[in-house]
Amino acid sequence: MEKKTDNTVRLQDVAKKASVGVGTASRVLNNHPNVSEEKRKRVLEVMEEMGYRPNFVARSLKTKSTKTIGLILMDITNPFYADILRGIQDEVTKADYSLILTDLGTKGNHLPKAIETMGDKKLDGIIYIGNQVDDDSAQLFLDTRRPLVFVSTAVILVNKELHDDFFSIEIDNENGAYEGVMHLIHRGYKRIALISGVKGDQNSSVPRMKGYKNALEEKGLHINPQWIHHGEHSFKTGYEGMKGFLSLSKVPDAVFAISDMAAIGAMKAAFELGYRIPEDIGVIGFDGITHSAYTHPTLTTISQPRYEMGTKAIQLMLDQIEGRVQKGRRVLLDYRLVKGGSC
Amino acid sequence: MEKKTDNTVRLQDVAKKASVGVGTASRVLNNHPNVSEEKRKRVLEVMEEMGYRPNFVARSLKTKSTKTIGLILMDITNPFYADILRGIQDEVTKADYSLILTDLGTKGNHLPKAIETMGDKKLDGIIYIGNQVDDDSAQLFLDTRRPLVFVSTAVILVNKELHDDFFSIEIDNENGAYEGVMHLIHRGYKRIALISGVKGDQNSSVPRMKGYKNALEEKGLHINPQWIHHGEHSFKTGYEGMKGFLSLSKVPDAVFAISDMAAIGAMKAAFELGYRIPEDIGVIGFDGITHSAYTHPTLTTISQPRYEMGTKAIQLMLDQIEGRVQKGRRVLLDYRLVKGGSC
DNA sequence: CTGAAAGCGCTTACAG
DNA sequence: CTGAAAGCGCTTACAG
Repeated sequence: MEKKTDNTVRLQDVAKKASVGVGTASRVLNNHPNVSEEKRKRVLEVMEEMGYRPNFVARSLKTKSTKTIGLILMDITNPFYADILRGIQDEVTKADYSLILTDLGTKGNHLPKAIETMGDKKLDGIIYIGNQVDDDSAQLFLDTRRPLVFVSTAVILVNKELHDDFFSIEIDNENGAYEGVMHLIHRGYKRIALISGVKGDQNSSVPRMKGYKNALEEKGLHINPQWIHHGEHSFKTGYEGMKGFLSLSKVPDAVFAISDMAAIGAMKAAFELGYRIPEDIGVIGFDGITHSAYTHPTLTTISQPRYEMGTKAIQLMLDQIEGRVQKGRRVLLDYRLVKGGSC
Repeated sequence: MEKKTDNTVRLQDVAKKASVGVGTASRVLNNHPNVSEEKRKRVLEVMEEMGYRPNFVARSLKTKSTKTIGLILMDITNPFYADILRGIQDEVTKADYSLILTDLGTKGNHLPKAIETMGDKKLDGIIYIGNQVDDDSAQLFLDTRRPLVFVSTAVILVNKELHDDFFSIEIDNENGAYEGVMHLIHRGYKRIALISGVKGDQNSSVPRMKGYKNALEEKGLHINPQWIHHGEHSFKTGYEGMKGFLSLSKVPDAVFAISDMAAIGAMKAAFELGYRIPEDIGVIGFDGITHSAYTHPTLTTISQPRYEMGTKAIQLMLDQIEGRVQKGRRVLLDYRLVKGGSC
């Protein structure tokens, strides 16, 4: 109790050297008001002199706050997520928190383990960006008994009671898709194919396909099941989807891809087969990643406010941690049609 | 001491209910051998029944191991880093550790703060991927007194004494660049420009430029200062660099970009100005990000083993944490020329 | 094999 | 304003 284990200097050591109680030393460390100027100064000096650094683990055990937020996401390799992460990072840094990241990978396994670990490590909150969350996962999230924020994620619950507990940040995916396809139609395209994500994913595939169909139906255009390709938000999916479309007897004249990654893969496939974009086939993407401005031609896309989604996520998280909000809230941010040269 | 603060169940609660000492409960939790089968079974049952979850913070305070590794990197938005992160993540998950991520952003500020925080939070080790590390940063890293691994990072120290303490993972940047440029030369290009990174960065710019110059000199080709553009590893840098080259009175016939991001930006610029690739101008990149396979034409590039750099980084980290290695080690991984259609 | 006790490094009422 | 003490939830010698 009096001898240091290694050369780590503890608050206790500082207190002794400054001839004050450890409580007083703690008070100056935490900027508590009731400390005499004289002792405060003395303690500060000794801290500086001894190179004292507070032990966060010890503090966390007592205060039950780790100043650390967990982030679980699908695939950091997709710039869409990376951009959101940038927003999260900047805001987290500003608030003096740390970030524990778990990248599930495209397969998305390990989710239960990831949630539990974040609970066990007493993170102050968890942000999730990924596949739709079902009742089982939702329950695991709730079991951690920590503030939660879902970004760009559909929370699909059979048990509606749970709804009130969730905070989420999204855009209006259905209308975004609708607007994108409408744009194609206004440009004169009539045979419009769809490159979607995982089939049935309420997150992006379902609402965006709905927007796609709404637009086509409204304009009386044909919805051809052969012109719908499912996959991931990846180059590969787009590439394969487009190759498939262009090998059909009845070829589409435009493609709406629900991710820019897929749109870029689709463009590649079209070029390889000698098609011109936008003359022979139009392409429109979704997300608005930086990359979309560096294809040739530039990709037209429905841009999501990725960075802002990240900053808002942390703000919503801090609102909860600091007790400024009670029940769940769903924040809807604006998307935006960015016109490029691809359609 | 006997009453629970909230509804969290502690080891103490488990012990009482199972009528054993808390020490015994701890022993079964940690799979220590010397526990009677009977008590072990009883404790396990009670844990299950009460939904006990160990508190990592408390455990960490005692064991001085947080089972958490810190990762500091430059720009998660660059797929090169994201790919390394994937390797790190998979290996970290396998070893049952967590990852605290700090994305510095392209500016790279906050480094001192990031290092200190990771030390204060008692992370078990720190991995750094970023700009070159100078004596000051190196000292901060050492002050944390934790295992360190530097990935794709030049550690430039005036104080050579420090060298032995560092573990790093790199490729041979100079030879990689040399090979890339040689490839251009063999393809018949003679007026070869360079799009580099931050000027003077020992990390990538300096060694890769050296390789570039070595190749040109060996073949007796002219090194034109006007054909060297500095910037970042970004689309924008490549785009601006190429625009600049193509506005010169003496235009290069090929460009070596020291990142794929820049190479892609360069291709975009060339296309916009009506140049054909590879006929009018050849392009070769560096890194081998997935993206390079989805440009049209496909980008020829010097591919780095990104995923493996990540897994190796964690292995080297665990070697240190678990005391299997003593002094620093520099691991050199293989790069590889991936031939596309861009030159 | 097992329980009681000390201790990891802090913070926070509590009594002065 | 201040110090001594208790306690955060674990682990780990220690003595039996």
